[in-house]
Amino acid sequence: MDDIDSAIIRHLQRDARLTNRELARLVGVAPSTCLERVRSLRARGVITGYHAAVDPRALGRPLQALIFARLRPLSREVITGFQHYLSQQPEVLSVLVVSGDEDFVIQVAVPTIERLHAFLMDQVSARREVVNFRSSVIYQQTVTQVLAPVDEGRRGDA
Amino acid sequence: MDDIDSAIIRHLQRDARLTNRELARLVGVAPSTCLERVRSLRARGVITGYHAAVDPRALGRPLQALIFARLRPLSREVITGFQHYLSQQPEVLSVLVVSGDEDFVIQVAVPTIERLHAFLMDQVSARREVVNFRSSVIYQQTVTQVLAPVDEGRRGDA
DNA sequence: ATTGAAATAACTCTCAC
DNA sequence: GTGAGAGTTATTTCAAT
Repeated sequence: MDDIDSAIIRHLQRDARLTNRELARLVGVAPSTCLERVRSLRARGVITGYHAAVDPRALGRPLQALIFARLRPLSREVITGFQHYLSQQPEVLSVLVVSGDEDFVIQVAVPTIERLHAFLMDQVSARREVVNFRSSVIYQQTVTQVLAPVDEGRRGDA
Repeated sequence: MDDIDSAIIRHLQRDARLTNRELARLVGVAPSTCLERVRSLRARGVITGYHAAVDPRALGRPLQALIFARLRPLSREVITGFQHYLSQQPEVLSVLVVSGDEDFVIQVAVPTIERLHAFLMDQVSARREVVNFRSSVIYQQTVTQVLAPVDEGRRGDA
């Protein structure tokens, strides 16, 4: 992971359809070198895939929300089962298992507030392992497009 | 947005580097038709971009957390300012402005628990507009790779 | 709106340096 | 890490349906 690898990652996060030629030009190496670098990044698991991003609004899901849920008993089986169940629901964008006041944080995208309520009642509240939950409407969302390697400037490994 | 568009979106979300030929074969239309469809989806803003996904662990950020923050005064200026500030921090993956008990939900990726603590103290707690906050370590995360158009089966628009 | 084919253009990959 | 060449593949256009 040197500066060239970092630059490659940075560019491909912004535009995964860059050709090898173009990418090589952007990072300042020969196409053959660039190809080898990208291959290595894939092989090492630094780059995990290339994905088209779609606008939920264009897909009829203009409303997003977070759902915070507490589960009991909090066993591995219950967690795995609930995760698997959620991943099958079309409304669900992401599922986080977290420490703290809640056990699950679920991000959903739905067409209407009625559909959100229906999801909460029929898909969440109906589950026996969910002892309680709350939800928050998402007003705004900004996602960092480009994730950089840790800069060693800010030390935290004292 | 017919079945062909849906299929195109589905495949490109899984692999944005599919060639037009391959994509056409997968969805069962001629390459020329497929090209036209993809162009239209881009032009209409259904597909917003193509991005390489990178593993935060490979970039030296194995630890992720959510930070829940309450801000005061909750004015447009304060919200915008805090959003902008956060988007400049390399630790930040996404920023959500939400309703409910908290105003901001921030997802971060850091190298160590020490760095998380440092971020909370130096970057969050230090801000005057943050009246209080809490954090949750993320144990597991599953993100839905493919977002489908709303299926009209589950009605919510009564 | 979709198709099929043909022409053009561009890329990927390998190898020797 | 580089550069060039050979081979391959894709993109694009156009006439027809």
